[in-house]
Amino acid sequence: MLRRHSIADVERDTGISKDTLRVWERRYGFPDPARDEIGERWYTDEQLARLRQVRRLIDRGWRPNKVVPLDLNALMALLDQEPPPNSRPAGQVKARTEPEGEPHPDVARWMHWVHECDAASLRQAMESALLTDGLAHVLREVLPAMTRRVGNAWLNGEIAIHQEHLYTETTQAVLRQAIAKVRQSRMPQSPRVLLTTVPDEHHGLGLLTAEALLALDACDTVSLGLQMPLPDIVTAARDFEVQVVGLSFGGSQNPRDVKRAIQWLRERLGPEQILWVGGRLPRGVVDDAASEGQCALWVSTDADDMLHKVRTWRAATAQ
Amino acid sequence: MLRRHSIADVERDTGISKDTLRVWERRYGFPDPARDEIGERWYTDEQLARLRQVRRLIDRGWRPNKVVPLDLNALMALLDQEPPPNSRPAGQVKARTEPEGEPHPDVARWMHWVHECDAASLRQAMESALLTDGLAHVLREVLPAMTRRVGNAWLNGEIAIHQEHLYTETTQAVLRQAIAKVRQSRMPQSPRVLLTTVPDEHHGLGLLTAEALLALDACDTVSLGLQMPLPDIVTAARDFEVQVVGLSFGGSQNPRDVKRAIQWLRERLGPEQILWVGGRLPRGVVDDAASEGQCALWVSTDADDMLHKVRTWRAATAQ
DNA sequence: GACATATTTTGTCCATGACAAAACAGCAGC
DNA sequence: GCTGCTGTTTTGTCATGGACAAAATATGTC
Repeated sequence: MLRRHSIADVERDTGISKDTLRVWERRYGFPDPARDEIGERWYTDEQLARLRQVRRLIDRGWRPNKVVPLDLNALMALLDQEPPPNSRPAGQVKARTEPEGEPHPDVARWMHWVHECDAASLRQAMESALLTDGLAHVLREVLPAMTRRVGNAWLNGEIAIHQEHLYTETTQAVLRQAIAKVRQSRMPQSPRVLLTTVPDEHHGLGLLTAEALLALDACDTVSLGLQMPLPDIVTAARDFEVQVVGLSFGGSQNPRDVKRAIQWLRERLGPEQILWVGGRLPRGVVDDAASEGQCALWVSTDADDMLHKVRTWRAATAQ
Repeated sequence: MLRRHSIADVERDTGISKDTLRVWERRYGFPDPARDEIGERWYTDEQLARLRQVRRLIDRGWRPNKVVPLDLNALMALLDQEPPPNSRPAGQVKARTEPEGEPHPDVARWMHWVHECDAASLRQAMESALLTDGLAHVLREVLPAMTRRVGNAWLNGEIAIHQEHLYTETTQAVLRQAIAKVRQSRMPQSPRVLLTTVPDEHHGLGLLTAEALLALDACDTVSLGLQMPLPDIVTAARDFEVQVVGLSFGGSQNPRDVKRAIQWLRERLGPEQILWVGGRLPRGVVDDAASEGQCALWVSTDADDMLHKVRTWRAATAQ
């Protein structure tokens, strides 16, 4: 391989902004890229790899201070060692090291095909699970665990990006097929739900899971896919005449931005509308948001809670 | 509305980088944002709207020089007036003002439901077209025209972003369902194709269209979805043991990057593999690429050519 | 232990200068 | 006409070094 990477390349590959890269160089002496004749930075493969590990550790709660100056071996050692150094969580992103603990036999079976890069077998395994255990069971028990498992496997370097994409793509195909089959006429007292995500969100499986669950429960859903600009969400909620706006978060978001987006939307959605957020939310983005004259806010991080919310809504509107 | 926007907001909303925004201010005197007490820029809603129009015109081939200093009325006038000022195309992105010319009655029908924000009717219209005319006909004649129409409608401000997303999402659902139905066992002499896109590509319908066409023709496809980093495409081509790597381009890419990506991949894919590019390619990215010892390059911008390529491959390998 | 306050860390922003790649304009020739 | 070659202008990105607010940590008090 052995290539040189411009600062724009590094920004794209690591998600660390150019400004931050330059300021780290100034403060910590790393990265320390070579310069060409006009003084532009050229990073080596090794520096890029090191920056990727640094990024992972920072995402887990380490401070740049502590990890940027470390060499690759030290970084790997820290990645293996479970505990993040954070003494007090202080409202930080939910700890990334999930419990795991072999939750479902299907997860292991599916992971096998992901490792093998066998798309057809993976799809067949998913479809047979759907037939054996039913869509609801797969959506509640298997899929969330599997998605977490795949995410962690990618963070640990156990699988490559293309294997993660394989999982996402296959799941999407299977879920969409299931949704089409299960779609039924709307129950008389069911909310009409608009489903989408904020910009910068790349994770689409949560949205699809929600759509499938709502379809199972005979709700009317309109999915607009990923990455809807906030003002357009408000407009869309009006144009599609929905009672509920559902947002899915994949966990790769800046907590500050998430909080701000939710706040922004609550201020502009109609008071008779409901904002429903789900997925992997950072802690503390929702509890303190009890402001005046805003639309209601629902938070559901699992399937059972979702369905419960729908039932409550039905009971309330039936009166 | 009446809000103030930071430079980061403007970058996100317009796609114009912070550096560029600052340099435009220096060179053309616009945008001319207010400053707070520490000297940071705060853009008005009006400036943001103006920048959005500027961005559209630049995407159509105007130079910043000519359009950045214009006021909102002048910009709107230019947007209506069809001709881009480009005397000689000079290898620029394929002219955005497509012929149009009422290509298919379905397009008009579907556009009606897009305008109406009626997801269910749009889906039904698509499904009935599939049953009436067959998947192949829809893929060849209707979908490309419709996608162009929707893209232009968005550029012209005729529809909002959420309506464009509605079309994309509905088409995706319908196509995925069709693919699942039509998938059959691979023909003895058929290429195994890996389908994906380069990073920064947001347009996924081209990929799905290709997958459907290949499935119709009894090829074995592995789709990895959007945005695969280039090195991983090479690894994936090896791990999935494919003969062909198919890339779809949506036309929103920088021609230079497209050219570079294709070149980069050709240099690293095996000589026995084939790189197949399709979609809305900028001119001049492929014809001059006849280098030595690289993998073969196929270019197909329409469905008929795609199928022709598959047949040729079959004939060649049958020998 | 919980809470308020001081201190450090950290990312983003600013101004200005520079330069290469891209786009354009002008001009020769078939 | 249109092509291909040249020089000039335009344009986006990168560099430097300083500054500041928000977030995170440390410290002190009850």
